[in-house]
Amino acid sequence: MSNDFADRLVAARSPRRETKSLIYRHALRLFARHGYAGTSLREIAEAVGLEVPSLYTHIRSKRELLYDLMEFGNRDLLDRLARSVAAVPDDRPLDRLYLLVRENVISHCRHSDQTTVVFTEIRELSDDQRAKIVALRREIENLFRSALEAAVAEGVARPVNIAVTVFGALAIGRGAATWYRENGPLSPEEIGDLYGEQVVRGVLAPGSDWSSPGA
Amino acid sequence: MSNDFADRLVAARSPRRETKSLIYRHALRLFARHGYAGTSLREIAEAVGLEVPSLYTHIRSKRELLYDLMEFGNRDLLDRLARSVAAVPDDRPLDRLYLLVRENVISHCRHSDQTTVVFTEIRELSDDQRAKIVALRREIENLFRSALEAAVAEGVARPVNIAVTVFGALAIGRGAATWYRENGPLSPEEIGDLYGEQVVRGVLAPGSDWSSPGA
DNA sequence: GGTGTTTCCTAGCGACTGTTAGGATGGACG
DNA sequence: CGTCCATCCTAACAGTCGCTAGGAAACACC
Repeated sequence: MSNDFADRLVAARSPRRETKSLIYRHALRLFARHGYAGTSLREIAEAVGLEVPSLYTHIRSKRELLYDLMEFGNRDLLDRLARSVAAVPDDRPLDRLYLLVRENVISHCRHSDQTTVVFTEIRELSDDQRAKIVALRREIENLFRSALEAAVAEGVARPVNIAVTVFGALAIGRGAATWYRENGPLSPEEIGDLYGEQVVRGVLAPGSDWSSPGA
Repeated sequence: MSNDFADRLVAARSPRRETKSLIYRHALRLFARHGYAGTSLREIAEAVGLEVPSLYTHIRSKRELLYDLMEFGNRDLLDRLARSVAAVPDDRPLDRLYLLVRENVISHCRHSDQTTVVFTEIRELSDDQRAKIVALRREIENLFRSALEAAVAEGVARPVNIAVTVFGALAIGRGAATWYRENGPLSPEEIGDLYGEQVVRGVLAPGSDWSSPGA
């Protein structure tokens, strides 16, 4: 298949350098939908419009392909989160927490394939690969951790368990990726607002007041 | 293997009826650890101490085995949740919500293999099987939904989006299953208390006060 | 126009997949 | 003691897996 004249022509016409990104895009979608173990290179190749061995011009192995996707996905999320709080002054830790939860939810909704794979398929990596991904996850967690720690230190948040609370806040975003639909009643921003406010109110110190920063 | 005299003897001595539950137990553990697609019947058979075809005396197919595990897991969780709020009077919806979140977290920690499989492998089921599992999930969600709706109706909770809030509360428990360790610093009950309080405070109406019911 | 490099192909490898066929063994029951 | 049924076995099926070898076509560059 994909061997007749028309296909060869199209393949020849189209810019060669896009093949790799096509592979990555389709692999991400298929891994998210059927899992890493449940997706064969044959399915990826067919989606891209290649024969299986041609994939090896662009990837080193199926597992390395997964790793690349996971590394990119985590870096992408980390960047977005860091950017979302870059402009917030240090003395407003609850605003930082709010914006982190919000951006995390939005990112998970907008790039649900990416984050589904990132969170589901860690077990498929080698020990070395997994260690690198875990390190990236730590950086993401630390953004939340430092915001919450500052809020507790300033007395605007109750003295909650930092790690457990951060894990909860992250889990909410991950969960959103599983049920969010593009044509649903709520936008990612609305969902992000909602969860951001609930997480902050969940840790808010009695007597403190807080209202969400205008987007 | 498992064919020498000693093994045969042990197999003969041990009560036959336990084989099926052994298969289920090992399958659950392996599915949780390596995923459904990533676990072969050979691995299950080896863990149980059988040859592969012998599994078919007890299961109809690999997929039916998964379905049975998922159905049991969801019913089990549903029962525990329903039991945890059975004694709570109708006029205390926030207590119900608190106890549901708490019990959900505890169950996910205590039976993390069960809930990992239940939430990860839905995509592997046939349409018919999936429909039945989704119906069970709806029942679980409805427990949370009705508690939260009552709290909003009574004015003790803010008028939050019910569905989104419930999904968030459930996601927290699911997340806990991924990082909870039996020999960690916190017990499932402590984690459940912590998340239960945060969820309730997250939706608490301004001016209302609430404190967690003594366990 | 010839040359080297990139990209894709066909053919095929050994290993593994879930599943079935058909037979041996052992305990329960008459 | 003989019969039946549940349980387990060996052998083997067709199909799929990730991956490699080796060659053709198309491009970039001189």
